[in-house]
Amino acid sequence: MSQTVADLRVERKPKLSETVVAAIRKQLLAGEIPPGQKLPTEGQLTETFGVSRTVIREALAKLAADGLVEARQGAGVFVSEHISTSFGVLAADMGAKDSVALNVLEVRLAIEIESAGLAAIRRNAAQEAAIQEAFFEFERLLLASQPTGPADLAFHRAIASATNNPFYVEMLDVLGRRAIPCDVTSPWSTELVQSDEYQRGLQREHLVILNAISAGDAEAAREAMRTHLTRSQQRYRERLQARQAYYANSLKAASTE
Amino acid sequence: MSQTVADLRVERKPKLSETVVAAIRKQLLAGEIPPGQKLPTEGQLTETFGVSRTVIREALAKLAADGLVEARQGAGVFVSEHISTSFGVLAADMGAKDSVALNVLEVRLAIEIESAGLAAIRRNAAQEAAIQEAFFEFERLLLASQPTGPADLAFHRAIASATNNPFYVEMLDVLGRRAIPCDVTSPWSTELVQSDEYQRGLQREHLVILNAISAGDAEAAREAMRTHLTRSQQRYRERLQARQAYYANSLKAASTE
DNA sequence: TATTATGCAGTTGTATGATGACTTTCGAAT
DNA sequence: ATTCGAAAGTCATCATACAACTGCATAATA
Repeated sequence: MSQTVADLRVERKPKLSETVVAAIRKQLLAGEIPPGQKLPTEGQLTETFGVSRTVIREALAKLAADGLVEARQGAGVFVSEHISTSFGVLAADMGAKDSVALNVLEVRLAIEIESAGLAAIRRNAAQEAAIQEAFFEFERLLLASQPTGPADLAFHRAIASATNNPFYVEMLDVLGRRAIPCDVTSPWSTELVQSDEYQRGLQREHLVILNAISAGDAEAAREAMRTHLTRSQQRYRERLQARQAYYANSLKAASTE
Repeated sequence: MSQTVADLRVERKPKLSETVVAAIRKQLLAGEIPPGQKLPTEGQLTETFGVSRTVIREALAKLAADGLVEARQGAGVFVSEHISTSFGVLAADMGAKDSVALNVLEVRLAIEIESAGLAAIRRNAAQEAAIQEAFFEFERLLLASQPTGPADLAFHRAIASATNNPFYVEMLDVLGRRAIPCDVTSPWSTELVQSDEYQRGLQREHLVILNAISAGDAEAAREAMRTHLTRSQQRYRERLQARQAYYANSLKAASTE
């Protein structure tokens, strides 16, 4: 019964290796050890962090799994060359779950880009109309100052449907269920970034996609969808950082009391 | 002078844990252990794989990092609830019908195109080497007049792996199993279209992809992969028609007897 | 009887020491 | 100067032990 309500909130005790991973990752991303350079040996890290080699090895294995470092037997552990562009940068200091969510989101990106291209080629009149309808519904909700999330989702879904390949829709549903649909439905951001200008931007991007599909230009449709989703990804990442900062602050506030 | 061409012979011995990861991942994606269920204990896995607990733990850590399993101290290691097993069942009940297979193949196309682009940006040295290795293995098998299917699959898999997004690999595994790997492994076509010239063509397309990825050119990599898979799709369609024609003939022959 | 407390067996987390395999370095022999 | 080989450094793996935690059965209690 050492469990208080506060304890229930989150949290199981973090494994030591996770702590070490966070510390090393932070240093790597700060560029304290340039790419291609060798990290301290496991023995040195053992002393530095005051934990066993077991923990150090587990931490290094995780970093290697993320592509941040590479271990060469007999030589040492080296900083990976591509970390500046690595996805690990985006997933920097967030928990494993957020990182997973970002990865899923990325797969969704692949699905949607291609479906936009196919929709441009294969859509029939009714399907094109459905996409337009979702577009205008978004517009209506926006003017009425109502939540636009559902319309946004419907827009993307209509496009997937217009590929005439039912699996695209299924994939979208399956992926969307776990990884925060697209733009404005995550619970902790509803009040923060729902600015009019923000949603206007979304709608402008939607329009470009819609036009490309209507024109039957697959290449343009893919490109438009790519920029749209890439930006969404960026927005999502920024929100994660904002949340992280929020928690950090509340933590600091709590500790200064 | 340290690096000669011969040195590029990349054949670094795979770590034991990697082997174990592959084996367990395969089982998980096949759905042999349903989500939420407990895996065998580390001790049991130690016996079944004949390696030390260190290796097993490292493998489990990697799987946990990929979000496939979750370890709870004192309880055990459990299969994650929200795995792509939904894809598993998705892909399970199809495969019967060819039209369905074609649709799945199309989804796979979307996945692979994007992963080629990401691989061009994010691959590290070891991953690039793995792709090259698969490429040369294809070459070797081709010259030896042996089946090139496995090498072809390995090539595509190495690319997915180089995205550093484990979900791409999972998707490929799940989709690839049911829906005709890539080009020449479907059972009813082995003798038909294995012409040398045919496979030379494949290899040429592979080379373009490989070069683009090595050059770090995402756009070119996507384009190369798109043409490769589109042509494969086309080849597959032709083979379907050929088979159809064959059956039609044998049917007619049977009826006239 | 119903409920709580206790203890035990099973499992994961961490620590430690030893050995094998591989890489790099440097000095000796040619 | 070049080649070869020994040795040190480092990661990979193994084996063992203990600590921390969980789930469950059993005992103690009201």
